[in-house]
Amino acid sequence: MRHVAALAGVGIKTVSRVMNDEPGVSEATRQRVLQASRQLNYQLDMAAGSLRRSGRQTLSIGLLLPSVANPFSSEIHRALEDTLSERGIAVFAASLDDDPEREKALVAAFLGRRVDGMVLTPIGRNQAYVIPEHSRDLPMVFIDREPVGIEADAVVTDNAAGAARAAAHLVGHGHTRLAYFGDTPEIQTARERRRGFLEQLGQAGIPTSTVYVREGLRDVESARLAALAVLSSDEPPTAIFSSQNLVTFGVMRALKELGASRRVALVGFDDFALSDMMDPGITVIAQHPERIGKLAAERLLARIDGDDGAPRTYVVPSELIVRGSGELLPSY
Amino acid sequence: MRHVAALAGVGIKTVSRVMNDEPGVSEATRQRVLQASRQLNYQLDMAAGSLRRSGRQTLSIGLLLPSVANPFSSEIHRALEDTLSERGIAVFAASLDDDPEREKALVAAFLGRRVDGMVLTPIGRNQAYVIPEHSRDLPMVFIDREPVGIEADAVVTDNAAGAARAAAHLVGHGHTRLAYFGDTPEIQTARERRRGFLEQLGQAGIPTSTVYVREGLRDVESARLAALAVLSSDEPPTAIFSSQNLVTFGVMRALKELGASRRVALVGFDDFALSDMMDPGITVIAQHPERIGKLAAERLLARIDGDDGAPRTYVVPSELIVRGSGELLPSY
DNA sequence: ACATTTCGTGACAACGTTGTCTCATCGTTA
DNA sequence: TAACGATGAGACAACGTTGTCACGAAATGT
Repeated sequence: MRHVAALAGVGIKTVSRVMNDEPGVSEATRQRVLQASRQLNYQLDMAAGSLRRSGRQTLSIGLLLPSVANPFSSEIHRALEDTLSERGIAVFAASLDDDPEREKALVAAFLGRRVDGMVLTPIGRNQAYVIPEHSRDLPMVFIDREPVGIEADAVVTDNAAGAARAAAHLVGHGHTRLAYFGDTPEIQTARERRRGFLEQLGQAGIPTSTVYVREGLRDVESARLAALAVLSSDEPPTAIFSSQNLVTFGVMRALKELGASRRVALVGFDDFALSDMMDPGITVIAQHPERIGKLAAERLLARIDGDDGAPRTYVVPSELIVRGSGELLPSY
Repeated sequence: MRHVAALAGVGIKTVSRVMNDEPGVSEATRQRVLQASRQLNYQLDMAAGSLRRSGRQTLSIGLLLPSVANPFSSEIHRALEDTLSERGIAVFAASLDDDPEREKALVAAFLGRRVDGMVLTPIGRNQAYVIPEHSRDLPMVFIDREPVGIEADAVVTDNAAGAARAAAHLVGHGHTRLAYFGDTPEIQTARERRRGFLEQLGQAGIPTSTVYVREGLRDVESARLAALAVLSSDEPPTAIFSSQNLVTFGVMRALKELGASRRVALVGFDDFALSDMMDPGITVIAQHPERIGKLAAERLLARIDGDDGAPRTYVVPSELIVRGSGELLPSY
């Protein structure tokens, strides 16, 4: 900036005024400054600015996702970006990989960069460790899962209700022998989905004890093996609900291997690309990552702008998408 | 920091020393400072630090992608993050949406945040506008496409060679009536793929004029319609090469609608999830986004560390993955 | 015993900005 | 003509750090 000032033959503060479009600069001076700044290819240093400026906004926020490469996460990321970029806010994105240590380290890294706020997917059992930051007035919005041990805004899918819809759908097509394949119950969303599914079956008069429940499935392969085992048993289920993308893929593979794709009904939680190109198309409970991301961004902006209402959890409804696999009738 | 110093009853510089693990502080003082900093929940302000520090590293870089939600992009993103996070470098990610204006605006936004370097997917016809920044010594690595009008490192896939491999594969299975379905030739990668495909056919003795070439396909629907039209013509091709993910999806849909999935061979550029679950599995030329991301990160780090060798383009080889659709024999 | 080195520590300026204040100039009004 | 407000511009301090230097005390060497 000093250089620009020197070149334009004005004071440093005048350059600041021009760069920030502040009033009180004559058009002639203004042009001279702009000319000089272009010539020197000068650009304001935001960091230095926000250092001095009161309020100290850095116009950047931190985003913590299970993985930036995960399609569900990256759609949330995209929606957040779209909403925030309108305000000129840049997004630091990072992947957690289910590692609570990483979670803490990344929170610290973002804090050190003085982000204006954070959006995070909690993974540790307890998020109380961020209380100091949170009460220090750093806006935070949790997504996908509600935080434990801390009062903060959260944006989540109606996991239980969505799973219940899947249950009702399958029962409505006459199924009475059902199976639940799920992720580890360590994860809040997985617990909710199981609960919603089983409770709805209970209400439909299907004893929970007759439902085959298999949990702890974290990837395609484990889900595939689990499904193969159950489907080859004496009394295999006529319908399966899988609580998550990768689990759904595993079950699909098992069904295909056994040639049972058209015999055993399947409803998966989470939509995915090409689901309609499968044979049959896969019926799913779709989440709406765009809406989650957008809502999270809006809440974060509101908090940044000073909204200090009581923290709330916002629920984004899921949606049943009928494609064929969930409408197969029971065959014994 | 002043507060911590006051609480610990030491000078401000001593706190700085402790926070930065600098030597020359007695263990007793050190403990007092740590205690005080914990009590006040204090965290170093990186921005202020790098303001003073010579060299001015901010430990953050900018990443410009077509879209953070695009699976190919987000895998690159992930690989970059993994390599950079080892050095404590945070990543600003942003989506371009094929908009050259956005590209410029985002570059400016990152510059204002004084990133240590940038990784970008060029979209404008010409990247000369970043020359001032680049020569200002800001490390830059281009990915996916080579930059035009500027000398800089680039990491790309062997588009032409990959497409040629697809051509050779189809010809090797006896096809002589082929079609090329591609994205707009505005895009460098699309041009390269077309060139590689056609040149290889030429070398195999198939006159280029007999190859049906359809370009300008930007989404699933336009590709589907184009494929439907060609496949319903008098002399439909017996094999199709699609130059990109979305185009491949469109062709797949058309083939399925016409019940021709097992009759017309298909090789797509770009791998995708569940490609092996299709019927038949889709043979593809797979790119390696993880390797592109990793290599780009390594090049960027090298540049940040002062490597001033001549800019180079690094080519990451693609790979033919055989799954069935590309091995169908011609049927007339 | 004194000179010299080492160690722990703090004062101070500077990094690139911006908020506050002051000042000179000029045109207007009583 | 004197007083005044408006306008354009710069001097200066401060933001939270860290590099440089200086200083006193203890440890070491002669």
